[in-house]
Amino acid sequence: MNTLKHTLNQLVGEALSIVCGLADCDPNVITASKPEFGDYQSNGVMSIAKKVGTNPRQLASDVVEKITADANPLIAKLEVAGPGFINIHLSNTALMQRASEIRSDTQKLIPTTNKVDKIVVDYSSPNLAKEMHVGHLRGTIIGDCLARVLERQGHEIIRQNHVGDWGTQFGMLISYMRELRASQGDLPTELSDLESFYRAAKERFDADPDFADTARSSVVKLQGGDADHLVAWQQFIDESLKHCQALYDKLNVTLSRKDLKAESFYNKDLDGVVKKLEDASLLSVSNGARCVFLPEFTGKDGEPLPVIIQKTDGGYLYATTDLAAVQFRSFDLKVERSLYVVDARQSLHFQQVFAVARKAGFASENISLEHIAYGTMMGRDGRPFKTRSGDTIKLVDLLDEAIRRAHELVSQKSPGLDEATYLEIAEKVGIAAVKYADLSKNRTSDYVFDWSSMLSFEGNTAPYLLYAYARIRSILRKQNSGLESVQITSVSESTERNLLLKIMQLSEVVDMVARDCYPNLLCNYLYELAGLFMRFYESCPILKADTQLRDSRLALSALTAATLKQGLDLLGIETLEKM
RNA sequence: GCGCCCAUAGCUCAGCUGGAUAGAGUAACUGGCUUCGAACCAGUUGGUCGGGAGUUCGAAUCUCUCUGGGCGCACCA
Repeated sequence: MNTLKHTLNQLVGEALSIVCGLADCDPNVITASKPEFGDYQSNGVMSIAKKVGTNPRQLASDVVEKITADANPLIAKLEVAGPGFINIHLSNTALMQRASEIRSDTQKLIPTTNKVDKIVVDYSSPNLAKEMHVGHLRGTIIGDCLARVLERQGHEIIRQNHVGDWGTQFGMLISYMRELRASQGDLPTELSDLESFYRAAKERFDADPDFADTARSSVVKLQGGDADHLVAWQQFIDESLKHCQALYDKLNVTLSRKDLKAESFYNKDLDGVVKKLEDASLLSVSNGARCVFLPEFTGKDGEPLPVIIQKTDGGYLYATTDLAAVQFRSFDLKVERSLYVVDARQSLHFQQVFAVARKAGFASENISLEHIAYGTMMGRDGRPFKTRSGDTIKLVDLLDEAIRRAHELVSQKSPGLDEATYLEIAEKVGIAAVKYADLSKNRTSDYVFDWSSMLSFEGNTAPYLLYAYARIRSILRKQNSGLESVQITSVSESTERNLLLKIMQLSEVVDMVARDCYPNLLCNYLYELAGLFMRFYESCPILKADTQLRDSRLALSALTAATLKQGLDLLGIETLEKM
């Protein structure tokens, strides 16, 4: 089943083409900007009229006449308005017809795609040297949402967690670990707090030149494959991954160990990357480093800007690894799209990597490489969190605080439940609030981290959506016999009709999110959906209505619940029966 | 210096490929629980869409320019 928007675009587009004589006219049908304009509006007539040199209102009314003559059952009424808009009013019967199809199988709320793509979604990708902080939240949940959305559409999704496990810091960490292990046995207990472990190692590194030397030689030994160092490294990585996994589980993020493709995974390919660049005559030596210079990139003072492939000391850099990753995704995984959900500050890096990859043949021609950039989460001072000075907030602390506040609230709002229930509700509500606070913002803008907005439970927040869902479930529990076969037979109240139309539009929003990768569109949609339900709930008695009307409203409520649940699931937010 | 991103109500933010009178939340004030869950609903107040110019039937949206922020620009990732 096509979306309403898609169907209308086809319908109006064909009529428009016939009437004006131009092939493939875009009628530009969008949801109506105001209720008095109907359900949808076509904005495309004016520009087409301009193109063919006719009066836009005349053209619009010709189109209306043409469509009316064909008597499409979906359309109740068409009107020409303003300078040449066509306002589209849908037929109630058709809406209810569609609704009953979906009622029989709510999976139809989001139709599966007829062109299945294989898609890599690269997200989260923390540096394993340190513990995840609040700045890691965005990429992790935006990426997870996109993966869920695309997967739900039927695409074949390959999640890739490109964790940093191979940088210079690991020499320092391993050295420190070996030092502690010598004095206190196998796994140092300090490792349980990665953050302070890192800080202690760093202090040691800065304070003691001998230690710094040991650390530097550790890197060389590690990368040279020294068995003892590899063991220590592996232990450290395992420990760090446990921290990450605990957070993913807590956040209800779908990443697991099998999605790991660490930096170190590409080690074996790096020599080949250099070789390939050499063969393509793209490599040149500058100040001792091997670089690729592309004319379209210049740096300070108009100097050509290099992509450094190999350092003077022979070490590789992240551009090298990223090229290997492009190659792996393009030729081994053979994907159509590769999404990089990474901080916007790395835009230039990705532009360069993508350009080099195209030029040198690391990317096949048909792969779409997309940097899904997101804005930086700033500290109170309006500047990005400084990871080096460590004045960040741990992600786990944010989540715990959210859960604590949710617990306080739920025990106050819903007295009489047992402690285990409170804990379950608090966990889900708290985590949902944090995720939604971030997902509901346009991903491209920077924003200042703020406890109160992150942990708000009122207004446009996850608890509002969860509350709407819980309300519906509460009603359905009171009247739960044989609802499956009950259909929506009334949309005569405007709140009923608005709600039903909104439900039909989930798939349109999902299409947009899949195409443009903006999860906040889905948040906006769900908030509006929940709002429409709240209004319907206030103005239309459900359980007290006469039998037929009651059943229709129960069916509408049940369909709303299904829509909310599926939408929230795409955001990675779990629903609750009670809260 | 060059490049990318941003500037919308007191605060936090939406605004879909340019569409009709720019919307929410929050804060403030008012009203609504003996009636399906008040984490809710209804209402009031709140705007020169940073300034200016241009493109056109139409601009918060596109172009230019100025101002003010953020970020990036050689061996960290």
